[in-house]
Amino acid sequence: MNNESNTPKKKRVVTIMDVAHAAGVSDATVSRVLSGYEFVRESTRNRVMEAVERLGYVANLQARTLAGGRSRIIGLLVPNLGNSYIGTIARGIDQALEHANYDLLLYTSHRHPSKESLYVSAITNGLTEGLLLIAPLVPAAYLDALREKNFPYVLIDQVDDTADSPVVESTNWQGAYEATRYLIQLNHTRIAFIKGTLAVRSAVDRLHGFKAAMKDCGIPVSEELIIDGDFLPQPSYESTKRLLQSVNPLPTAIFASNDLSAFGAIDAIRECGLHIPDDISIVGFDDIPQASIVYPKLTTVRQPLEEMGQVAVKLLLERIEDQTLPPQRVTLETEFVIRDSCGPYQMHKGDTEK
Amino acid sequence: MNNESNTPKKKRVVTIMDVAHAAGVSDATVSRVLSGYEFVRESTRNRVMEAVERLGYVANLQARTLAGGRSRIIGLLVPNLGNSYIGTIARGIDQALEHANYDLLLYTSHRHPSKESLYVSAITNGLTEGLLLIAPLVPAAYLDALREKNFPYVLIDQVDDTADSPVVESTNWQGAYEATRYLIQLNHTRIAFIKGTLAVRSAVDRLHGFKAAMKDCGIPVSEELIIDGDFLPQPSYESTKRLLQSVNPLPTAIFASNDLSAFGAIDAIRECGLHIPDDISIVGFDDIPQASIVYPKLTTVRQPLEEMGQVAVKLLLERIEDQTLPPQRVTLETEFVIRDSCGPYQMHKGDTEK
DNA sequence: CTGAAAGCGCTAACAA
DNA sequence: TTGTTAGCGCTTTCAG
Repeated sequence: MNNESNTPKKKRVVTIMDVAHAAGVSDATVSRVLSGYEFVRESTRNRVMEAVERLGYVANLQARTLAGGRSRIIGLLVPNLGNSYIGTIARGIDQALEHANYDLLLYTSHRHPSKESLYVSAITNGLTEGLLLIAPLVPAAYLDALREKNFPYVLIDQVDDTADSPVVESTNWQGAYEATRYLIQLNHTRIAFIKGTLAVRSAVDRLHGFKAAMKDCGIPVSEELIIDGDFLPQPSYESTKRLLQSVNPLPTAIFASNDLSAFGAIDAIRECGLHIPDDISIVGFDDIPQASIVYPKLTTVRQPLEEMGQVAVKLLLERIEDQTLPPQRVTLETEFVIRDSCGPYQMHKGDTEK
Repeated sequence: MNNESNTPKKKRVVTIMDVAHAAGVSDATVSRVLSGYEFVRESTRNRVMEAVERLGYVANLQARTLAGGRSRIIGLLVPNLGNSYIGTIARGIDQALEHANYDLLLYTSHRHPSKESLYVSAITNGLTEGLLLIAPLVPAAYLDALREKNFPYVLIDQVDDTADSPVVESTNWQGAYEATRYLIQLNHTRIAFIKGTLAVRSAVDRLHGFKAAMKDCGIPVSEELIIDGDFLPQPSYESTKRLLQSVNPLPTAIFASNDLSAFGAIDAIRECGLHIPDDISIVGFDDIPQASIVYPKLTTVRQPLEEMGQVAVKLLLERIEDQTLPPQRVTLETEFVIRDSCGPYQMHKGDTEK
């Protein structure tokens, strides 16, 4: 109407009152029927349901929530969008939520980089019944605020070192250990390691698993072969390139802290004119969908990403039901997936002289 | 308290009343300050803001929305999660939304496969101010319901043939045309085409673009080389495999309707012992992040996915402000990205006899 | 400029 | 079993 204050036109919708009217009962009764209250006469219930159908009534969430009902929305806080690590977890979450008939409100943590606790307040006092947080770099302040408010939340693939938080993770240490042993079994001894973001516990665990395997096999780990990757392709590419150009003899295998890093490394390896797995073997971590699409297909430590999402939802829903539950920690098994990016180490023709 | 009815504990939060109290004004005044109403005495405004700060007040969205305010939430309906085509668009959306200070409520359309219009009602009468729909296979019923309610929405990478909908798309026809010409220029004449989901307009446009290029160059397109792919790796893999095993002579190039299909085809090609691009060239469509990670890096038609998301948000926000806007259609340019998956056609040693 | 009052649509005691 | 009565927290007239 008036293009000065552009308020969206108020849309009239069927309310619970309309239904009550049509069914000849009070609004409270309609509410009872809708919320599955058991002491309603069968005939009344039928009349109400019939009216609901006929009018195409759909509940108004905000009114319901405001009045003390439940929003059936849970929040998902992710560091960013568009990578399939998060996408895969999200898919698991989505499935479980669909099952439980919840909707998903998505938050990206790169927002509101300042005033974090305010941001959390906005989330928690909002329409969200609980919060799922995926992985890397959730500021501790978030968690404190959450805990303080006694707001239901669950961390995915990230443990909280400062306090007990409900967590869903996988066997990072063991996964890294096993993968390293595999490489060693293939006769590799000069194994490089691309670190993840060490502020994240999983990154540390993977590094430790790697070192432990080396140690158990009596192989010294040379620090010059441990390089940065930050869980990202680009930094991994750069570190790897630098490594391959500077160190001698070259590593014969590389263990990347996640698949994304492995992809970066693969690029660098190729640019140096080396072949995978003939000249150099590589293993990743995560088994994101791309891992089986790249060439050669990546040997990697599989995290059950989708399942982690599902379990997290289960945990969260339990906590919403009973907010006094002690923080649980669920650790799922990783699985070593052998594909085509690793081969046995053997002297090459050129090796003796290089 | 009582573990019979597990209602989440009611959380007391600071309300607008608390702030009003602390500032010694009425709740209405606080509301005015918060909503940026201009006729408030400077000193009053300051007192209110100070109280807001001090109490850590955060508005309650549902109350605000219910009372006629705006939720600052927009819905995003996607066919599914976890593939980077959608992820990349979503990233663009997220960026634009952050800018505009909106949050995102995510819906996956595989839900509620029945009672679609009810589902739409739930979305539209809910807390969502507008709706963004990504790509393939949005049932027409959705769109009708949306239009009927005069609810702001924008389609991304999907046009609505039955009626005018606001749309953000890219130059599918031209992109396919150009890519095909490129292949032809490389001396390919036996070019296979992997179709997308033909229920989607972009799939049809790409097919037409391909055919047009062939025609313009006087090359007959043989229908046996046009196979199904459904925009997915698996079906594309199967079709391609079948094709390579049955047809003679083999195609020397394949144009896949999207990158995902190309990946499936690549697998099939490799399993048949053929090399890319030596034996067979391949080009994709979309340029999702994986396209530059696979080996060989995929030559493809780039859709500005992220930008499409951003533009869609812009359009939607405009429509929310002014619901009388006629449906616009924004068509962004595709860009042909030459990488490593195509080579010139030339007689191979074996060619004469096979 | 600011307060009072009336809801937004729904749920939750409390009676009846 | 069902209706009545209060709000939930906020926005928005309508009077001052």
